[in-house]
Parts: sequence; structure tokens; C-alpha cells
Amino acid sequence: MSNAKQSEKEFLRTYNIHDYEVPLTSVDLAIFTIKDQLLQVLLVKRGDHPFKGKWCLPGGFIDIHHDADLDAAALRTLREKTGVDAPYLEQLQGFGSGVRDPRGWSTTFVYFALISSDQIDLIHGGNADAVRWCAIDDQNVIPPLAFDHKPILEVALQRLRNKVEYTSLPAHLLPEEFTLTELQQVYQIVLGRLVDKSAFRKRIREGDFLEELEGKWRYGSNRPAQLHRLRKGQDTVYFSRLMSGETSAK
Amino acid sequence: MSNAKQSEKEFLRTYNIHDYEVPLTSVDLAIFTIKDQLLQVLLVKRGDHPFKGKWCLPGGFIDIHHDADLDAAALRTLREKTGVDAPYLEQLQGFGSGVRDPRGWSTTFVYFALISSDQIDLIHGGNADAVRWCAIDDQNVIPPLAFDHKPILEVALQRLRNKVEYTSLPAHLLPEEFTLTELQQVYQIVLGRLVDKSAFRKRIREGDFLEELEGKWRYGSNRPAQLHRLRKGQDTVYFSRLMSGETSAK
DNA sequence: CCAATAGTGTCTTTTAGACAGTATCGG
DNA sequence: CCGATACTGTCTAAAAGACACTATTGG
Repeated sequence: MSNAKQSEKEFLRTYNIHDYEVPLTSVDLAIFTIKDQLLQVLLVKRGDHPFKGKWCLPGGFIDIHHDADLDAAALRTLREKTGVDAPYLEQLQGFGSGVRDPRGWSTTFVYFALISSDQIDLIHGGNADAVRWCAIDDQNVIPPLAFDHKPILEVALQRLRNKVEYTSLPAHLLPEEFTLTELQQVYQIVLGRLVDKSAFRKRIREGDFLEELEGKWRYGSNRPAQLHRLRKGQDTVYFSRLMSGETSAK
Repeated sequence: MSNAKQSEKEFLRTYNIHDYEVPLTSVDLAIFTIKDQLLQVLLVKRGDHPFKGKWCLPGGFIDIHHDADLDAAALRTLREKTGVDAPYLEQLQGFGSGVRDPRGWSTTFVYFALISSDQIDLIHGGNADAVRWCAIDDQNVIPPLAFDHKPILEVALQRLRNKVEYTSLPAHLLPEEFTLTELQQVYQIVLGRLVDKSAFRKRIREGDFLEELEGKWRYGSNRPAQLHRLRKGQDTVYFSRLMSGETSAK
């Protein structure tokens, strides 16, 4: 045993990573929010080659001296681009090929993040016009993207829409405090269809992932609406069925 | 425009990947099958450092000269370890950190594959005892695994069990031709609970992803059972609800 | 005829879908 | 009082769950 350990030590002493050709490795983010009643994704303009001047998803290479792991690299990138610290962040998928980056064989770990548009301050980046929100309504307003970021964005959107059907995820797109009607609107925006109010509220109630903020109300020229928030430390809830279908109800 | 192109060309001419420190990149596979009425995962014994002699999930480094993309690298690895060519293969997730491999910062793209145990010939590897099926029943029979492969396997299992709840995936764990009862047993084995026969069959019928093999039957000392197979070119079907719950029915 | 498993039907309970009805604000 | 939106209740149709029943083989 001590012999094997010794042998392994010797192996590691002489091992040199630079003897092998390895791909480039980066982390990219699909950051979504709801703004102006639309689902929007964050894009940045590339300041360097390759694809200088083109829009793309925010991302960067892994810094092996400072990033402890992939999640840390994603969080760092998110902080650098948006100033936001602890939103909903989940790894989507990896992409990699010999042709997606002109610099050579490259891989990227794509994360998707959900944040509320009120926490975020896009000026943060330094050069203000190099970062923008881009609405996802009719697809053609999305500019051409660098690398393979267009198909990556498609996959991210698909995953988001899919998860919205059966999870409590959309709550992360809203500010900390919100009304049930606001939450319902988020579901409707992402899904692109109307949802029955009664069924929606039953579902949310049974999921039991929100708490009422006693005595806190959203006022207007109508009956006040109860404010809610996600329960502290609440994990994402998975419903056993899909979101109920379209309805004639407004 | 031609100016920008020129500038990009110049950039690429002088770009040298070896000026940067990048992580190691590999592909690992969680290959599942049903054997002896149990869910089993394929393990290989490491023949080299690090972790020489320890069991782990099959995998290997990306070969940037021969692998076109990640999927190709995964398929190649699968073929090398099992001789199987075209099973169900899907990317699970990426893992990466500075500590998971003693050789340095490393990342791995984990795929999971479903194959039928009858297509596969483990002798293929060359050194026969260095590869084995390991049953997933009570967890403690799984040996300690190299790297972070134990938690990776946990994630793969969780994903598999989860997907079985609402997709047609388990059909890939069976040979090409099978009876509905055999398919039901696969669901039961993976889920670890019984499923109602009537509800199960209704579900499968409505999913409409199988075809009856006319005139082909499984015989025994009882009523013969109709053989089925997956429709050609059939994608995975997603049910709108979870698999129906436990029942007292045998 | 019997044991065994395949496959179908039926009844009951639960849930979704549609929509009406009531509540409470500002003006 | 009115318009607007929050919130709740009710009825009906559809689906799930439990389980019994029939069908067809070998021995």
C-alpha cells in the first residue's frame, strides 16, 4: 500500500500537463430576467478577438488559480458582468468541438441564471454600451451571436420553458416580494400562453414554497394584493403535473 | 469589414494556447443496463496512475485530433469499453474543480448511456477482469471509486430515476424486442416500487412510441405475450404526468 | 382441469378546467 | 356608486387508482 502510494507520488512528480494537447475551457452564462413584461437575456459585446464587436453570452475562461470549481467560475463571471451575487444559478450543459472557436478545440460549460431586473445595474461593466438586455419575443430581434452562442441560447430557452412547466423556478425572476398575480404573469410570459387563475393558485398553494408577508400588501385602485416571498432556504419545487393549459380567462 | 477580418487573422496567427494554463478535459460515462433483474452500472479498474487499481466510471481524455466534438468523444469511449455502437447516449452534466484529480485542475463531461445487456461483450477490453457490471441494489456493494466518481454516479442515478418517472427512456435498457410486462418490470426495477399494470399500459398506449410485432409472441406456460419494439426513429416521449404510484397489485 | 401470466373492463375517487361570484380598494 | 383587480367557490368533465375479470397457454 505504501508502495502504491510511493509509486503514485513518483508518477505525479514527473507528470507534466503541457506534454498533452488539451482544449480551451470556458464558462458561459445565459442570464434571464423579466423586464417590460418580456423575457430578456443578457448579451455583451466582445471587445477582443475573435469575433471582436459581435454580441455573445457573457463568459470567460476558467482561472485555474482562482476558481475552486465550475460553479465558482460561473459565479465569478456573473458577478463581473452584472454585480449580482446570489441568484438562481444552474449548470445547463457542456458544449465542445474543434470548430466552435477559431483558436482551437474548445469546450464551454453553460450555466443559466435567473435574476430580478431590479437588483441589477448594467453600468457596472465599465464600458456601459457593451452590455444590454435583449428581449425574447419574436426571435428575429436577437442579433447574430459569436461562436455557437445562438444554438446554445436556444437550448437554454428550451430548458427554461420546459422547467417553468413543472417547477417553482419563475419565482427567481421576480424581486424578493411579489403578488400571486405577478407570479402568474411571469409564468404566462415565459410560457407564452394564459393560465387559469384558480388552478394556478391551487398549484402554488399545494407546492407550499411561498410564505405570505403578513400585513404587507400591494395597493392600487382595487382590492389590495397580498405580498409573498420564497420561503427561506426553499429548494426548487417540482410539481407532479405540467402547468394547466390555456384558458379563456383573462 | 475586410479590415476587421484582417485584424482577426493577425490575432489568430500570433495566438498560442500554450501561453495559458488550462484544465485537463475528459469524458466519463455512466453506462446502465438491466441484468439479473437489477439495475447495473459499468465500472473499469484503472490500470495507470493516478488511482491505479481503483474502480471508476469508464472515460478518457478528449483527443483533439480525432474527436470532432464532445458527443463523438463519448461515443468513442463507449465503443472502446463495450464494443456497443449506437445506444441511448445523453450528456448528464459537467464537473470540474482544482481538487478532483491530483494531476491538476480538471473537468469532465459526464454522459449517461442505456444499453441492453445482451448486445454487450465485456471481454472486449483486452484484460477481461478489469471491467465489470456492478449492481445498484443496496448501495454498499458499490466499491469506493476513483476521483469524484462516486458523487457523479449518484447524480447520474438520480437523473435516471427522475427521467424514468416521466419518459419512455427505460425501453433502451431492453433488447430490441420485448413484452409490455418486461418493460413494466424495468420501470419497477429502476423506480424501486411497483406500478399498476392497467395504468401502466394505458400510459404506454397513449405515449404511442411502441409498435406491436405482428405474429411475434413470447411463449411460456401461460397466455403468450405480444412482442413490441420502439418505433423506428422515435424520439424519447415525455409524459405529462409522473408514473402512477405504488399499488397493492402484483 | 389447474397454475400462471397476458390483457381488458369497471367502479370510485381525485383532479383539472371553466367560470361565476364575492371582496376591497381608489376615485 | 363604479371600475378594477384580488381572491374564493362551484359545477362538470376527465383522469387516475384500485382491483376484478376474462383469455390463452403448457402440463
